[in-house]
Amino acid sequence: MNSLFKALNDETRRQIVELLKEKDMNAGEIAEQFNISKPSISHHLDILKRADLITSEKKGQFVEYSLNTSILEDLINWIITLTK
Amino acid sequence: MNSLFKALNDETRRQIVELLKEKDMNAGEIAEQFNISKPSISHHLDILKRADLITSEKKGQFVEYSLNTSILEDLINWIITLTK
DNA sequence: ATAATATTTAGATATTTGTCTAAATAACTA
DNA sequence: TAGTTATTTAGACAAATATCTAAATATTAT
Repeated sequence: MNSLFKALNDETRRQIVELLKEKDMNAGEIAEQFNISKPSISHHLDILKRADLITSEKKGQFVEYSLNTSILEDLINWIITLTK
Repeated sequence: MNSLFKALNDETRRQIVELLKEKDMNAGEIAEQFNISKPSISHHLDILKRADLITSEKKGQFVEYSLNTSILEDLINWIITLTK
């Protein structure tokens, strides 16, 4: 739960997650959406990946990233237990 | 949304929230539950309060804290939109 | 009024974090 | 094979954060 909250505690990373909700994207395409260097985006992707929020698959010279929504169920459950 | 994620991105603060789920508590009672100084707990309470996750009410020389679950709906909604 | 208790504020410090540039690795192309 | 493109790794640095102690504020009790 710690890595999940940590991953989501950054506006850039939340935006990446929202982008990947729409469609899978490779690292370069993701980086294009931000005024942040590619190494920084790569670092954000690493944090999201460690939190299991995204997965990556090498496709030739590209690395395609996808959103993993299943981990979000844990988060929703944690929150819901607070509300009742 | 930023302050909400920030507030929840700390194990101690998440535990405070879980404590307040069970019952309202004053600052001293909350602090007793942790091996952390009272000023530090006071600081955590301030962050939770700024995020609107808790409310406080002065009762004599004590300050009683309560969980505010309504703000969690925003969070749940944000997460759910990602899953569909 | 004075002392005791509860809480917060102020200021300091070590750690974590987000960012950058430069270099390394990997894969395609001519 | 050499050059180009895509991505990550390494190392540095400034800003943010969690923690502490000491002091300030507020309330109750003697």
